Amino acid sequence: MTETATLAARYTISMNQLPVLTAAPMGLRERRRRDTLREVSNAAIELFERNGVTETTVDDIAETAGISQRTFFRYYSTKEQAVCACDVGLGTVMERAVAAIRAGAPVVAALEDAWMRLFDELDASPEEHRRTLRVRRLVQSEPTLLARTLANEAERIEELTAAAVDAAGPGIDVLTARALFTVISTTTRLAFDEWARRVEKGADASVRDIYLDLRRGLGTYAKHLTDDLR
Amino acid sequence: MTETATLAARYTISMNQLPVLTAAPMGLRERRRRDTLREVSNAAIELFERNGVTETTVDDIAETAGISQRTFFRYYSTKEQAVCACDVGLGTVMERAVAAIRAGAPVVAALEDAWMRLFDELDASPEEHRRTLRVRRLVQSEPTLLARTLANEAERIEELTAAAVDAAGPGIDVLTARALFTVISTTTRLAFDEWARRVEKGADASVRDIYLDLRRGLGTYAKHLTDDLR
DNA sequence: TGCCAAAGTGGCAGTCTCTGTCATATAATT
DNA sequence: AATTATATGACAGAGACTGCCACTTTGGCA
Repeated sequence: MTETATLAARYTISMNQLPVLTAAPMGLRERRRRDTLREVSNAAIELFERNGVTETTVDDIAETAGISQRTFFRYYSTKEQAVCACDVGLGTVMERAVAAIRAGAPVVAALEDAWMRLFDELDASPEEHRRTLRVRRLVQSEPTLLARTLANEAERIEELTAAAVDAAGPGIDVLTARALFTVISTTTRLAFDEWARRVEKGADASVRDIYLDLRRGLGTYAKHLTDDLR
Repeated sequence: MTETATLAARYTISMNQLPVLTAAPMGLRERRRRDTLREVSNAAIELFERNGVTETTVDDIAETAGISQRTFFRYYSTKEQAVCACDVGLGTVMERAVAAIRAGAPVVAALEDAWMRLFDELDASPEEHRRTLRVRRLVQSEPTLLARTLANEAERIEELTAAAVDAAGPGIDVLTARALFTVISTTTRLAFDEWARRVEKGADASVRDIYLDLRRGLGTYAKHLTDDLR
């Protein structure tokens, strides 16, 4: 791999890596980078909503955001990523969950707490709230965005699993840990979807409540899971 | 949409639709089609294993399979699909699960039974067994294949959910049903992954047993899920 | 303050994926 | 055997993405 490639990789959003909590000095460079990330993402959302993903070209997005196509690809690896990468504050959730796990918290609680905090923060910020809703709607209606979202989710789960192994030592039941992370992530995604659906219908809904409902529903069924099958 | 597009769609594997159980007369045409599907898939597996997905072009696969690039795309919509589409006998599982659900079986049991039957059939057919192993290994090591697999999985879950709603009427708890299907599908996938890992290490493992272990493990944790969070 | 190295940007060429179209060939139907 | 429905390959063309290079901007640092 060439040096150029390495540098590019460092600066391309391959999954989700907005350093939300890093309170570094952040010079002009970093500030502009974030602004551009945001602008490009907004342009993508806008165009996807208006014309659909397939009808929207990278050139369209780049032009709307006022950058060249070449530069677009330095910010997002695909047009789908422009919408999916920072999709809700995933970066924050991951950081908190990993931190909690490394601090010795039970894995399920660590991840669930991190999500709960995000839910609350979303409720507190009307702007993020609205943006998240638009993104979820898009992801629901556009298969290519869903595909990208699921891939990102899988990547996050692997990170979490790695963190858990790292924190708890190799004695941990990796398989079950991975399964639990997956179930929680999935449930969260379904909760967001349902939330988007309800808001769409005019009802006002809370992601948190939907998640808890879903959780309870799963629990009811799961009580039988320790029984043998057949 | 033009007529050509419609026809093409009918004949392109967009997810997984090998009509495994259709005992129709099956003329020469259909037989050849299946042979080609298989050959192309084999070529893809072979080349992906040898050179990796990104290093393998559609032209490479097409040439190896002895068809033109244009024809390749009439069989599979992307090079990833050539490996992921018929990935284990998903078609069979889906058909059986949907049939059972329409016949009034409980949704969880319907899907789990269908998977169990596939596990057993895999154990009974060394060839399919081996092929499945190669595919799972590839999917594990190649992110683009994983992405495709997850997207296919999501598509299947929607089909199942639709079948459940259709069979049980709109009174059903769609949200929970979708969640249960997702959890089962996910668990199955993780079981296959673990199975591939173990076989890799020389241990001989059974997907069925791993699935049941995982199921029990989840059940143990899930007993607490009906308790309120915090 | 002024200079230098590091980093960001745009343009261009080139590869690869994927689709529409059409002429040709092969199976299915009657 | 004649007709029709499908499959195939070749070609053209759009769009996604990458490497490369010239040029500009930013962030220290003397």
